[in-house]
Amino acid sequence: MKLATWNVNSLSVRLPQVLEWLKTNPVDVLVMQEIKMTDDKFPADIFRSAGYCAEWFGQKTYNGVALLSRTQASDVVKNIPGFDDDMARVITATVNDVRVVGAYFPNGQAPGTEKFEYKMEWLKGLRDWLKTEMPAHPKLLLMGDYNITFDDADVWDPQGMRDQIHCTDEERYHLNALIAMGLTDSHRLFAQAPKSYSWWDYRDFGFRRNRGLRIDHILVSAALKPLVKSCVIDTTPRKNERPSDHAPVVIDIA
DNA sequence: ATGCCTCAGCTCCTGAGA
Repeated sequence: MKLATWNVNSLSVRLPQVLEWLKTNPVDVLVMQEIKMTDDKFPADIFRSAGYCAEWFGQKTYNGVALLSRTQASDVVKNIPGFDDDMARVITATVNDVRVVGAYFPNGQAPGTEKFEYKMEWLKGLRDWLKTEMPAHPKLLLMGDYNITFDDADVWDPQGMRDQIHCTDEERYHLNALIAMGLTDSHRLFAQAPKSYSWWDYRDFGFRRNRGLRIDHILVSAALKPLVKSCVIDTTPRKNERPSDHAPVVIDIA
């Protein structure tokens, strides 16, 4: 079973690229973030024609998430139960007995801002919910745009970005707390090329110079960990005309 | 350099992203 996550940065703009990518990469599940459209605009019919069922949770201008699957998803949950949020950031569903959580973690802007505080509260809310969701669904993936790096290896300029957004100890505390709950970073289960990133700034030829961050992650539960066959960041779509700033991450599970 | 791109919208500038 192959699953992927991709922050598409506007599904309206990226729809042709998503369809093209799915043709070459016929994954069983694709979770998308930042679809940036209201529910009535979601192109469910087009995905249906491409062979995918869809669940979506949209929002105007910002945020918005969706989950595509070859087979019908069930038990769909939108956002984090128990955590009040007016932003559409999480969509969860069961596909082939696997619980898939697709999430767009808050950006946080900068330490010391209200948005950073919201990011911290959101991360706590996510964890509180997972405390019950994980035991209820032993086979679980938490995948999406985390907007947090694990360590220096995920950062093109660790010195320059020290204590900056995506790289602060506070954010990494919450990321490591997810690991402490029994989740595993599937990317690090395998030998990966050095300087493997999933996001590159549009400005200053970020991609061409490989000035990036690894902030899109696929974490797996203990029951899934031994079944993971590979985890790959696909930089191909970043080479398109008008690309998303993020690349898809793909996991293969036995 | 409170910028550099890109996207959406109360659209020809601004806020937000990361």
